[in-house]
Amino acid sequence: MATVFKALGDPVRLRLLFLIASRPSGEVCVCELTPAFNLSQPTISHHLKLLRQAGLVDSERRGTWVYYRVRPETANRMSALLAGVSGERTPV
Amino acid sequence: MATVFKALGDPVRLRLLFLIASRPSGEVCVCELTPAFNLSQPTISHHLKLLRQAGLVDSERRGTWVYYRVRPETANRMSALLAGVSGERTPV
DNA sequence: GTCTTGCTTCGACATCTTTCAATATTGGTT
DNA sequence: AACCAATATTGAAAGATGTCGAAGCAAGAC
Repeated sequence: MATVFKALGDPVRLRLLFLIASRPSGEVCVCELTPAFNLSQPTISHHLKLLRQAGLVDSERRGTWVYYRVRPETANRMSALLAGVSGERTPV
Repeated sequence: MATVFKALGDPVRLRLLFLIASRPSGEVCVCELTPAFNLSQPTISHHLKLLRQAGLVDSERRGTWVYYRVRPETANRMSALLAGVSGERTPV
């Protein structure tokens, strides 16, 4: 559980997650994610791996490209968890 | 924003937050938190500081004791954020 | 087969985190 | 004042993390 939050606790990974989540298609090719950062491609790959290990995203290879998508269950579970911490007094 | 998630990304701090949140009174004395862990007092103090700096908790000194309480705004903001990532299909 | 492109893994290094013991601070007590 | 109990801060050691370049793996093109 701390693993998931730890995965979220990095600006690059947060941006990656938002980029992936913001797509109407629900998925993004790594080839689109990499140029969005001033970081080497191995670094992006590493961050994506952490997001994947945390259960926040999923990846699928199609031909030469790899596509990432959000796993809503995990995001929802964490969201509910935080809502619980806030005391159930303040409905969103 | 990543700071808040980073603060949540540690098992000790997560437990601390849940301990504080689980109190009906809404607040807990540090003197009750410290013995709940197999860690030194300075370590707990340090973790509480990070939670405070992340805006997740608030502290108030009353006499010799310091009491911590959850700041629901922050927890709610993060909760909503994650709900958004999960695709906006699941209103809380 | 070889080449090229897209992505991942490996190895290394610098930086940040976690933890503790020691010390400082704050407030109550005597 | 001097003293004690509850937290906080400091300084240092061990470990984890972010980053890169180099090397490795797939899959399509030639």
